[in-house]
Amino acid sequence: MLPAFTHPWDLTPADAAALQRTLRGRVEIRPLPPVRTAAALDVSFSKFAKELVGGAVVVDVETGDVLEERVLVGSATFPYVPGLLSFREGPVLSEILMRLKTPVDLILCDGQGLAHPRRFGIACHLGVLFGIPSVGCAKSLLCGDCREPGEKRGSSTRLIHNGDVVGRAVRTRDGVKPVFVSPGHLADFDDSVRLILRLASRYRLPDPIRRAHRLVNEARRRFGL
DNA sequence: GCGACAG
DNA sequence: ATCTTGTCGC
Repeated sequence: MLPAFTHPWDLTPADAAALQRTLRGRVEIRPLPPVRTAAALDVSFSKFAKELVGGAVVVDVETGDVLEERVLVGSATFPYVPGLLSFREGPVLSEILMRLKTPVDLILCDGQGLAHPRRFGIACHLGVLFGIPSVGCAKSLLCGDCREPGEKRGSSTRLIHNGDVVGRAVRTRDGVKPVFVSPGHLADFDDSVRLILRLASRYRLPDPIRRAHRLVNEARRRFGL
């Protein structure tokens, strides 16, 4: 029985987790549909103003063109707690996602997906809430262990937590620190890694995420926050 | 009790 | 994440 809600964020954490378990159990992970557009999300935090500046950059995955950009300011109603990032950054990001005009085939998150103590990082959360494929790409580890990937771009190793494979450490550039990729929703490990490598050809982080990062930081400064 | 700990 | 200048290296 799916919970009723008017706004995606009205789902409680338990609802969302139950919903994902249901989906993962009953919905075959079909081949990921063609990903033509991707929305990268990020948040910049103003320490003294106690406000979050969220942003999304929608790109054409094939050409790399920016199709849409959107920023929104929200208050920090929840503290940063490792494992509960969704409840700090989720509200403003979901609000932004609802306001996007461009159809989005993939949500790209700056954080974990499956590689989470409860297997439900922010990438899973947003993907499930919107019913859109999603992938988590984090710069550091929240939980789990892995061996060091080979030094060349494209090499990766499995990320394991409590006996589960929860993601992969992926080298996106020769000799640079790997990123930690994990499925969010409707994408498997190979899908996730393939997408991240496709989007991160020039820098360590996927280009859309870098753009989202710059977008929110510039916006925060423009707003005097 | 101790250490770890996305952004 | 944020607070911050210069600096080491390809």
